[in-house]
Amino acid sequence: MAAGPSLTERRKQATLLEIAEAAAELFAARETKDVTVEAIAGAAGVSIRTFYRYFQTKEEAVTPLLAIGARGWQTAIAESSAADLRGAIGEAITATLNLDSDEDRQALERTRGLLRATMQDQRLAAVWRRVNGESEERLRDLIAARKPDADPFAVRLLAAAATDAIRVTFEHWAAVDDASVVDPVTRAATAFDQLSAGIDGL
Amino acid sequence: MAAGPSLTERRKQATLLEIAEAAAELFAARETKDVTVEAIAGAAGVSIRTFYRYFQTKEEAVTPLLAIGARGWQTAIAESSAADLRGAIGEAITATLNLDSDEDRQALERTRGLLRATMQDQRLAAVWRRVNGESEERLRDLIAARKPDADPFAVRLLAAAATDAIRVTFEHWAAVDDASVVDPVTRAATAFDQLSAGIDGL
DNA sequence: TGCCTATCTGGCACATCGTGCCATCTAGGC
DNA sequence: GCCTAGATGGCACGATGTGCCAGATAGGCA
Repeated sequence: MAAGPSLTERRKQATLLEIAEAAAELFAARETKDVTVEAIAGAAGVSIRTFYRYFQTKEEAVTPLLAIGARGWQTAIAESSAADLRGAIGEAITATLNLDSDEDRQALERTRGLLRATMQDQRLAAVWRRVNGESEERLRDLIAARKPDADPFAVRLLAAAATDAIRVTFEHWAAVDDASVVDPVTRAATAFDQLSAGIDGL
Repeated sequence: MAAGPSLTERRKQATLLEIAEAAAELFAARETKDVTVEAIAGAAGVSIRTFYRYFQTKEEAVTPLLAIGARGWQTAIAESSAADLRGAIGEAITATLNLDSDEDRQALERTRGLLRATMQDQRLAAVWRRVNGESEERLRDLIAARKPDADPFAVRLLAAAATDAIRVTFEHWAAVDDASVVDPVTRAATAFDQLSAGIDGL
C-alpha cells in the first residue's frame, strides 16, 4: 500500500461516505421523517448500531456532503499571508470554489440536487444551517487570530458577511433553474465584496 | 369580558407561555439532553400529551421567547410606505427594538439569559438558527413583494444582511459582559447600514 | 336555565430514536 | 502464527413523537 492512512482508516472513511450517499439518495426520494435509520443502514450495508457510531442522527448523515468545500476555503484563509484580510477572504473563496476537473463539476451538480432537497425539508434545512453556523464560528476564530486587536463586533460581522455571501449564493444557485445563472464563484466573490464593503476597522 | 380573544383562546396562550417559560428555566439550569419532556410538562402543569399539542419537540418550546420582536419589526417593514427600502428596514429595526417601559427592559434582560444558554447548547442553538432562518425567509418575501422587479439574488442578499445585522448584534450582546457595550439598537442599525451599503439595485 | 357541540385535555399504545453494554471479528504489529 | 486494539453487530432500555379514544369544559341555542 502506498499512502499514509491505514487500511482500517480508509475503510472507515469509505463506510462514512457510503452512509452519507445512501442517506442523500433516500432523502431525495422521500420526506426525511419517512426514512428510517434502518433503511439508511441497510442501503449502506451496515447495522443500525454501526450507523450510530458514525452519525448521531439520521439527518447528520448528509453533513459530510454539505460541508465539502467549507474546510477548504477556511484553511486557505488560515494559510494566506495577505495583509488585506478582505482581499484574502475573497481570494480564498474564488480559489476554493473554482472547479477545474470534470469530476469536480459532476460533484458540484450532485450537491445541487442534494441542496434542493435540503431546502425543502425542515430537518435537512436545520443541518444546512448548522453547517453554515459552525463555518461562521470557525471563520470568526480565524479572523480574530489574524487581527487580535480588532473590534470583536466587527470580527463577528465580517465572518457573518463571508459565510452569508457563500450561503446565499449556493441557496440561490440551487433554487433557480435558469441556465443563464451567473457563475457561482464570481457571484459569491461579488456578494462578499458588497456585504463587506461598509465594514470598518478591518 | 372586554377584548376579542375568547376565554379558551386566552387560556391556550397562557398555557403556551407557561410551557415556554418552564422550558427556558429548566434549560438554563441543566443541559438540554438532561431535561425530559415529562419535567417540562410537569413544571408547566400539563400532561406530556398536551405538551406535544403545543410544541413538536422540547427544544421548540423556547421558540416563542426567542422570536419575540421578530414579528414586530417585520410587520413594521410590511406596513412602511417609505420609498427607500434600506431606510425603511433600518427604521423598522430601530423602532421595534427600542424599549420604552421598564417592563420591556426586564423582558429583554431575561432574553439575554436565555440567549446565553442558547448559544452554549447544540440543540438550542439549532432553534435559534431556525428562528433567524425563517425570519430571513419572511423578510425575503416582504422585500420581493415591495420590489417585484428587483434582481432575486439582490433580494436574498438584502434579507440576509438585515437578519444578520440583528442576529450578530444579539449574539454579541449576549456574549459580552462589558457594561460599556454600545446600545444594541444603535448597533443593529449601524451594522445593517454597513452590510447593506454595497448592495446594488435596491 | 338546561342542553349540545366543538375542542381542549389526558391516558394509553406503539413505532422509532439514540445509547450503554458485551460478544465477535479483523487489521496489523510482534 | 499469536496478540492486542479497535471496528462491528446484537440486545436492552429509557426517551421521543404521534395516533386514537374517552372525559371535561367553554360558549352558543332553545
